[in-house]
Amino acid sequence: MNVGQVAALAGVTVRTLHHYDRIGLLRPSGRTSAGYRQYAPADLDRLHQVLLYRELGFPLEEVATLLDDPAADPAAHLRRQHQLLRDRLERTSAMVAAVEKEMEARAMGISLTPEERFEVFGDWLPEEYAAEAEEKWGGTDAWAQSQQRTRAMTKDDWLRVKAETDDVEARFATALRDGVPADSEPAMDLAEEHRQQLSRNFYDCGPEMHGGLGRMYVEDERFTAYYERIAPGLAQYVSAAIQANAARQG
Amino acid sequence: MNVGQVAALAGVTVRTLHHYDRIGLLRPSGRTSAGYRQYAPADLDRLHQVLLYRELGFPLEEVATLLDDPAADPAAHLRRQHQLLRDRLERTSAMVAAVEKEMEARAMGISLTPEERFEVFGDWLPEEYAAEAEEKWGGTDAWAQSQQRTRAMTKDDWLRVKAETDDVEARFATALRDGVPADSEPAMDLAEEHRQQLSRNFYDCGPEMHGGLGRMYVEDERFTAYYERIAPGLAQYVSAAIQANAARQG
DNA sequence: GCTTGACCCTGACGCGACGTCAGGCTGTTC
DNA sequence: GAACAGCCTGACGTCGCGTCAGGGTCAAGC
Repeated sequence: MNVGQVAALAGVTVRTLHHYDRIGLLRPSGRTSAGYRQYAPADLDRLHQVLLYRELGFPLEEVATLLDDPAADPAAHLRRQHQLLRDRLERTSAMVAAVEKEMEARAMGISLTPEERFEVFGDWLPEEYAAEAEEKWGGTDAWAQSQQRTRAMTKDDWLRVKAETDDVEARFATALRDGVPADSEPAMDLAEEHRQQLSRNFYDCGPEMHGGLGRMYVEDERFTAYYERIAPGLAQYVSAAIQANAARQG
Repeated sequence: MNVGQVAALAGVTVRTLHHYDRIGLLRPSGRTSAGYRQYAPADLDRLHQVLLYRELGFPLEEVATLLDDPAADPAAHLRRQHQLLRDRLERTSAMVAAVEKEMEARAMGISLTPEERFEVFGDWLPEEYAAEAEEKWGGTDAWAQSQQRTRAMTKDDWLRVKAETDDVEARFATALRDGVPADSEPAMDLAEEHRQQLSRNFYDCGPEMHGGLGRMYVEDERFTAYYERIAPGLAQYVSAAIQANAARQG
């Protein structure tokens, strides 16, 4: 099998294979008399490993030492790759969650702290700078302005959306006052309306994601505060209704 | 806020911020009289966006055009980032699944085709090369050799593991023959034993992942064949027992 | 047997996104 | 006022290839 075919199979360029040959990361196990590189099955195995580790962010030199380590059998590589991939999965979910939180915060007109936003970019160094930043900008209206600036619907759109939101929230509050159980059908219907409203106006929000948001309403004090200001106990109530609705759909 | 603080907060180096300044991707909104870069809250917002898009693999120049596009409000960025992150999540899960499949294949002494292995590296170009490769190596013993070579437990270990595996499989076959329902307790216990055996000898296999493997036993013909050779109907039976066991644990 | 066109080779230079000094100013602290 | 951490601007280095340039190879068709 020669370069072009291997390249097509593995989804890399010929140049990449040349490169790997030159740096000794993956030398084809043979050459034709004309000097054409000939790749054997074992070479493909190795290429596969190389691409996996590369995808996982290892520099090529390190990939070489990993793969040339005689103490590491293939099973060890698989285990390591498995672990690394799961780490990555976790990190990506965290980032997804962060973006969803940000979207939800925008929808509710809450603004997150910069620490929170950067939190997801690994290796988080705590306190220290947090305190400092709070001090510098915490109470000022810089945040308020920045928030204004970033809110870029037309004013009419925004007012319409705001009215919709207020409406559902008010009906939630009424239901709570009238003692309608959070897991009753009317409450779940309200939750469903809330979810569809989000989906229409902000971002696509499936029941599962909605459930995550619901949890956040009781776990993050700023979101809690938002609802508690409307009516005491409302955060808990809305969250419960959302959970019930999500369960109903699952 | 000056470079060092921003760098620490965002988890990047000062040099990176210098770079972003020079290429015009992120210019601090002010300078002190001494020439020190001064970053404002809005700059942090932008930095956050930059890092997200960078993480998602965009070249910096493209990030700049994305962020400077006056038609794209912040919500649009969030939606796009959300979508991209979800894509990535999906891709990573696919890779995790591929690695798990490979591990399981090894455990059973089956070897996957190179096409399958590379499949997960996106933008898959079909047929064409698949056929070609089959033709070249399909029936030869090159694969068998490569498989031998890569199997690097000590022989004793391997024999012990093989005996364990055979034992559970035989007991599954007996249960099937005796008409023990796949969702009965003894069958589920066997499934659990199977799971724990995998975890001990090969890789950490939680109930959920085990369920995925079970499905593969009936969906992938080579895995099916492996069990059918032991006893007809065994693939289906084992798969069902695994599902039942997974459900019992969840 | 000869041309054509796809494929292969080896340099060699270029590039993106920084890392890493070097040489020098700033600003706080004791 | 001296020390030391932190900031500045060049400028060169590195990694993982992309992209020509200049030239050999090979299967197909005439």
